[in-house]
Amino acid sequence: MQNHYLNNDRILVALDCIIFGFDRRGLKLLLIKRDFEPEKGKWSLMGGFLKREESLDEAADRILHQLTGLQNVYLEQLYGFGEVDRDPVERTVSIAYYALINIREHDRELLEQYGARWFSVEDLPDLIFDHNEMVQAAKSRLKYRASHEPVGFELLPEKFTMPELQILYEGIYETELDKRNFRRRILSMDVLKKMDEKQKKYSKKGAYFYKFNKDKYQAKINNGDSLVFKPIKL
Amino acid sequence: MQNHYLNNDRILVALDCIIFGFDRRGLKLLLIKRDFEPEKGKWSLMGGFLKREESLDEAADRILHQLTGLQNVYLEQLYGFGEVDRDPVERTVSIAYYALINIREHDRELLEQYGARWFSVEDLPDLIFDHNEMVQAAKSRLKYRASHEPVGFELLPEKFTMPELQILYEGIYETELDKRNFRRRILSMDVLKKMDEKQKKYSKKGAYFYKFNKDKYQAKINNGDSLVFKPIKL
DNA sequence: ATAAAAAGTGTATTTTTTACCCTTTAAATT
DNA sequence: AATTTAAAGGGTAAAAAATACACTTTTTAT
Repeated sequence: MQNHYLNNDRILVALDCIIFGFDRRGLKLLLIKRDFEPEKGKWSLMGGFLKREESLDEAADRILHQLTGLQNVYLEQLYGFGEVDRDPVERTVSIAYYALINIREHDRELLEQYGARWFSVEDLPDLIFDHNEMVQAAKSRLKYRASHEPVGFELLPEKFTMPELQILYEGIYETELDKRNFRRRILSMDVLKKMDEKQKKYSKKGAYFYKFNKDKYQAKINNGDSLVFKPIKL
Repeated sequence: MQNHYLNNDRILVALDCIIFGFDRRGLKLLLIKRDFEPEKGKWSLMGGFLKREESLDEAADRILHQLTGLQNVYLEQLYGFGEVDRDPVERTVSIAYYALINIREHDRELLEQYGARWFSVEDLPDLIFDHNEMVQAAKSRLKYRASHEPVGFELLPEKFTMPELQILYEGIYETELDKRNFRRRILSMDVLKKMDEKQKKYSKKGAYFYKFNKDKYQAKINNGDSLVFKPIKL
């Protein structure tokens, strides 16, 4: 009992990233085709191993950057997965992170290099190891987070329309929402700025663009207001 | 790039337990006086290292058992703490767990052996490393969990009174609650069974005992009911 | 007999949530 | 030029949930 650190096991610490994106059809997940054994050829989350000289957050950042070319995006630790046999090669503990990215901004070339593809969250392939479980956990964390904080905007371009925002929330909550109630509720929080410009690409009438006013949101939070982004049942 | 596992760092994985208890004066935390360097003599969470042949959950169980003698108690993974310098001796990732235990049932001898003491959560000493941060995270997780699931009863003996339950929720939410609204809300969930017996120890009139009916609760959940244990503002 | 200390109880008001459909706009088609 | 079409946009009433609030009951101790 001299040195309490000495006789303990050193273990591989992995990081796996659940990467969410959104296009106006729904919520998406970025997966890669694993190109080494075991489970070569199967779909998998983007992952890597923790290095001795980096923190968990830094490692997750690095791994996300490797695949998407993106940095400084929303990234939150999800859960530590630690079943003894979760990786058949060697005892590995994996800390899962999930990321919210603007789907239009990632590096398409990198994606091809890694054999990556976007999948609709409603129609995912079977994944390696415990990655299915990780995705489930990420989906439910995202629901929780989105109902308390304005993380939805991380998935959208700077300018977005109400119909787009609604489709996003419907994707996150896996439920349909009433248009009028949704608009009222979102607008009543008074953190969106309506632009003069309209998006004419997707409808004849065109939908007004909005921007999220982060400063105003922060001011309200600092003021003690508790803004809730809960969905509204249809 | 032959073996993707080979050239990675193996790292110490620690587990730290935030152990909550409750007596009718408020919410408590179990801390131990660290008896080895570094930081010998300072207060600390109960911790230990992950062994190669056990899962994270199993390790947390083991460590909790070491200190309290308890097994099969409520134990939930909280967060992975992974700053490079969090432990000055060696790079260590710590997965924090929090436990909810019935304060009357733990092994007092073990506690003495470890130099452990119960502290009121409102009046905690400064802890080693990042343990203060862990405690903060546990407090806020407990708030969340208690407002969605009946975890409060894990902290109480089988039979408890309304005033006790209210004090417990007030401790968890760090707010005062209105007696009438609290009772109405809790009873309206229809998962408590009122006993004929009264607790006469703490008041002249005596308060009726209640039991949590876990089966009835499960039946409701399976039925799709969403019972919420949210507090009521005063 | 009386005082003291905590348990127990009901109602009215306000706020929040929900349900529900017709009009507007402008591009595309005839 | 008139008509069709497809999506955007807007308001109200009813129901449900949350809140504020104060006196009575019970029993032990004096």
